[in-house]
Amino acid sequence: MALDENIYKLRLEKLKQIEALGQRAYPTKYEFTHTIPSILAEYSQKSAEELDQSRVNVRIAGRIMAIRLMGKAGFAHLQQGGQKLQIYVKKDAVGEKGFELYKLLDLGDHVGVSGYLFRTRTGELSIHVEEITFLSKDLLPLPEKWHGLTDVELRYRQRYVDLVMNPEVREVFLKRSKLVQSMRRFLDAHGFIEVETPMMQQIAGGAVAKPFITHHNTLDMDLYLRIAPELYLKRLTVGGFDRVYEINRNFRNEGLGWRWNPEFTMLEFYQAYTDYRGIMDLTQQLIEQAAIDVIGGTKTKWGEHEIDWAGSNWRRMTMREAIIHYWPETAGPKPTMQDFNSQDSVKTMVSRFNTAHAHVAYDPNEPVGKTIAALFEAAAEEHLTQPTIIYEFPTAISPLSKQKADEPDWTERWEIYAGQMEIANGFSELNDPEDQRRRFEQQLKERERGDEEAHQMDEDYIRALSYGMPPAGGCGVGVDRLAMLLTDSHTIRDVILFPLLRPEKVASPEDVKE
RNA sequence: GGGCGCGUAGCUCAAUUGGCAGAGCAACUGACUCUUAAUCAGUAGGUUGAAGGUUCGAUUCCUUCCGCGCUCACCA
Repeated sequence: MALDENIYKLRLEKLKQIEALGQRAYPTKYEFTHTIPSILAEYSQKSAEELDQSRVNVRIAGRIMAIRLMGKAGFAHLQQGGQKLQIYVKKDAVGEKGFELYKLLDLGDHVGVSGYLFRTRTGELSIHVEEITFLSKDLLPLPEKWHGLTDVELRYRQRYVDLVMNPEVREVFLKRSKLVQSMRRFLDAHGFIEVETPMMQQIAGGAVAKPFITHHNTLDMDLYLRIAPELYLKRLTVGGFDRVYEINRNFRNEGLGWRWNPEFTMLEFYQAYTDYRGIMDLTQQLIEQAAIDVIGGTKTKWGEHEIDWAGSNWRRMTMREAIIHYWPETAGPKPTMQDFNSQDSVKTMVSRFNTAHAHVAYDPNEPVGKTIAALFEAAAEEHLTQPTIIYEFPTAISPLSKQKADEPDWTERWEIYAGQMEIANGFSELNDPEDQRRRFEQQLKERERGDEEAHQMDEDYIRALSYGMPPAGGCGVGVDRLAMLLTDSHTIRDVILFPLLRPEKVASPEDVKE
């Protein structure tokens, strides 16, 4: 990815010539009367006659995305806010020096122009320029004009160029911004307060994942980048913040893939005096509202499918029901609810499933609940395109959730699936410190068994619960994944501005200049 | 980490069985005062991702490495 030295040097030379014309190479500001989107919005319907009769003077700034010179006149397209407007520059109108400047402009330069609106012979709304002001130089050539930038690696590494060249990429990130806005507005309106909790933690808790490790020099202390804010947010409910949320990054030191980036954004919120069902309803509303705010309706395209986020289209089923419902025909008769009750019958279910479908690993030493969850993912996840709430999760994989009163092996926990992805996870929060201690101890046994991701003991968290945490429900929503679903992006990298890539060999500017 | 695939000019892509490394756009010079993929004439631009090997000869075949993509495993 060497820079083009020749073009760089040539354009530096042009910059000197531009300065010689009395323009500043890097001026500090430009006063404008309109933006390109505002002109297009206001004057797109005006006819040539209307524009002639009452002259509209405008002063705008933009980046040159196309330029055509014809002797003593020329056209260019300026881009601003993802939209383009044509300018017409005539020597008679801008004068000798103005036209000299125009001839020194390159694709990608920023300029300001003032003049009046008119329509060209072909009817295109344009600015008849009377004055050009140079604003900033593009020393490196932009990608070719009609194929644009398609190389996926370059798009991620040089997102700035991607954003200049590809309006649909710009749209995706505008939608992502609307999504986050919508979630904040929704929660604020429901009486939640936004907080920020530590991203560097001494115990990486609140989820099951491998953390990144970092080090603080002065304290000479290893710290983990957080894998979830959960335990801190629940400490805040102990402290009397009955409704809190945080939208921020989590870091998990795991594999990458179309649904996984090592750092990802999660919304987590907790509400006192409600349970998993209350939170389930609230989350469903939040997502439906987000879809409306982002796309103006409830239906989104998802590859070959259409997802309808309207409340009436959501389905709810328990994990056990889902396994039964999506049991592959080739695996023989569907299991029954009783089959989930013993280790032997679960083992039989797994081996029957494996004859027909993807392989579910079976480890007789692991808790039955863990096996059932693996079976669910293998059997059901790929079928869950429309928004679906799967509820009642095994206690073994839910160390922070309250158990069902009548079935202690199962918890009041749910996850939302859509587009074959898990996008949210919520539950009735376990607030019994004695029970929480037992769950952590159970997790420690899993750790000893070799599961590095099992939850660690967190004494301070148990102490916090010992001061009394109100009954509460809580939820985490994967913001990146929701953004993917709402923008029909089939890789998480398309909704993260600067996704993690391996380092590249960068040509330093010194290599280029002299 | 495993498997499959890709890497050629600034960008988008060609190159027959292993036989002189090319085109379009971008760039440069010149002409052109309503063009829009502007047009016309000309010029320049390359360690074919890197290193090694086979060969008279390698963009092409082999090995290793680097980077990217897809996929599987672990995970949200």
